[in-house]
Amino acid sequence: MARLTPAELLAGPVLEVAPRLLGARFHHAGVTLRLTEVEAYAGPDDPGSHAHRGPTPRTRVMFGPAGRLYVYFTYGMHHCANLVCGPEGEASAVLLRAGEVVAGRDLARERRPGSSDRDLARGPARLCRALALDLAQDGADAAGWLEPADPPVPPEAVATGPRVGLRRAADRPWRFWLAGEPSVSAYRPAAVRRPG
DNA sequence: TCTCAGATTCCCT
DNA sequence: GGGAATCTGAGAG
Repeated sequence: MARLTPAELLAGPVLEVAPRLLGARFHHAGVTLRLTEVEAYAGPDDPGSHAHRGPTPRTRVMFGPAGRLYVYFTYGMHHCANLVCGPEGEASAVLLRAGEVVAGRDLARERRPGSSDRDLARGPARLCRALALDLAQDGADAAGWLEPADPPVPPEAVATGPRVGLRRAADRPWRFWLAGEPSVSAYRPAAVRRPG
């Protein structure tokens, strides 16, 4: 099978794109990651997606063309990054949940002092920190930062399961990760908030 | 292993 | 105005 271009990698239904991103390399700000865990978000029809209620100032990037980076800020201190995929207006995206640092490890360590190598990009907010991604990159064209897996990851190496941290539509098995990878984030169901 | 606080943004009422 | 948010790190047991 011929090697895909980044644009081809991100074309098509999000449930096909997400597993294809596993093993791909993502470069930014001097650090290169090999993606080991992603989650699919399928636009307005997906109650778990930020795009569920239509475009807002925050989510407008998701409704744009494939290949853009959607970065959002949450919990007052964390950033998370998604790759927009599929046709423009569909608002489907893939959340980058975890990766293994394969180049620029010293830089990643500086950005995440005290973390073990395994934890450098283990979790969506940690991944953004290691890659120095924040709101300045929201809407940026990420195709140039992406290098498809070569050779592609075989389907039997991909595991699936429910998405993490969602209250709505949490049962959809749209999380994809490389089986046996130590850099995959631990599964944690959505936190239950107690009254008071 | 489990629980909880943290600090900002966005969106709904 | 208020509650929830695609989470993380620290501290207790």
